[in-house]
Amino acid sequence: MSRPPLAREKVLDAFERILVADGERAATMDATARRAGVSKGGLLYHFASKSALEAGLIERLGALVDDDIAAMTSAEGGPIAYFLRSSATENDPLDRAITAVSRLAQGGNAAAGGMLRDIRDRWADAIRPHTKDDAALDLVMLVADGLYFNNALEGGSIPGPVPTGAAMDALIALVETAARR
Amino acid sequence: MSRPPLAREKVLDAFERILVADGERAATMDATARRAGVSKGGLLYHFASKSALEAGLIERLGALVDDDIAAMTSAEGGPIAYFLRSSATENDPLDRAITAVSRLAQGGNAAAGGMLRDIRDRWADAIRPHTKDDAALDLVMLVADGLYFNNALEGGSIPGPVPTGAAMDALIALVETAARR
DNA sequence: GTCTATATACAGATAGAC
DNA sequence: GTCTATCTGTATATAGAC
Repeated sequence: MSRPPLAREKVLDAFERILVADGERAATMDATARRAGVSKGGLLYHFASKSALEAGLIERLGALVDDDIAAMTSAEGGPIAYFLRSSATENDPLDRAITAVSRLAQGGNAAAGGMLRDIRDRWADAIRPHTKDDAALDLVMLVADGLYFNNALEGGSIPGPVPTGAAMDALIALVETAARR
Repeated sequence: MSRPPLAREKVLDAFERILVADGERAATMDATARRAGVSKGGLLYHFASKSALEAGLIERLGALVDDDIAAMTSAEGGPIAYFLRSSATENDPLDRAITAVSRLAQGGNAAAGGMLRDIRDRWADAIRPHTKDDAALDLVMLVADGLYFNNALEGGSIPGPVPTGAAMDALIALVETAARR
């Protein structure tokens, strides 16, 4: 547990990046091994099957979310602003992990779907005390989902319709006025 | 143009349903033919290649959106309420088409990504006149994206976190108060 | 722990009968 | 217009050398 082998992490990184950039279909064992700089046999030493590789990615996401919930709870501008801003962030480890696991969920991986639902529940639990009622909580969660979704759709290629800079500040102000307790 | 052959539509329906339910990877020519009740050869008469099949689905989505924009513009409770409610609808033809084309976009189909961006622009154009400023428009669009995203993630299986009934009414009231011109 | 070589299955696509 | 049969490439996985 304490320090996972380097090659293992390299393989997970490669698998994750391919899933995010090119989708489920492109994320083969072969492509993952090539991207990670190991042979197929080498990969299969660390992950004995495709589903073991997927399980490894899902498990790593769980650990990243633990850290994020902690950061959100003690964020400077409050959890709502932290949550919205981080939902619009791309290409940080957490964001990539969520997008990658979403791809697995869409491909029918039940554990991936379960993990995503669990994550959303934990975020909602952290936000709930700061909103005035259920509709306000829905509003915050859905705007965050919308921000994330637009990022994920672009895949990081095209500058998308997600507000940045002053537009993001204005959006956060609007949401907080409508939702904050 | 006037009346596309029945078998063609049956094939597109089958392809779409597999994409939505089981993802990009499961949506093979073989599986599509089987689901549509034709042979692989029969499918290939209507769509000479996989990319022709994908193009057919994308084109059909474009036609559905034309109708939706028209309905939204003349909707009873106003475009914002119509737009939010329809974003939370699952399993109507438009919703399924969007989800299916999203899967193609995630797999790297550029035309699919372009169509989705175009659709979002057209929706924004229809909503813009009814919102007070840019942040308000962002808010409406992102809540709609969030609603859609949650539907798409579930894949229609599990009763998701999308508000329904009175909770949906409350959400719409909250968004309209914050955003409406 | 990492490699090469190989077995098995299935993907997309072609040819040509009916 | 729809079918069967078949070619070719590639995906997952196994075996075993180093």
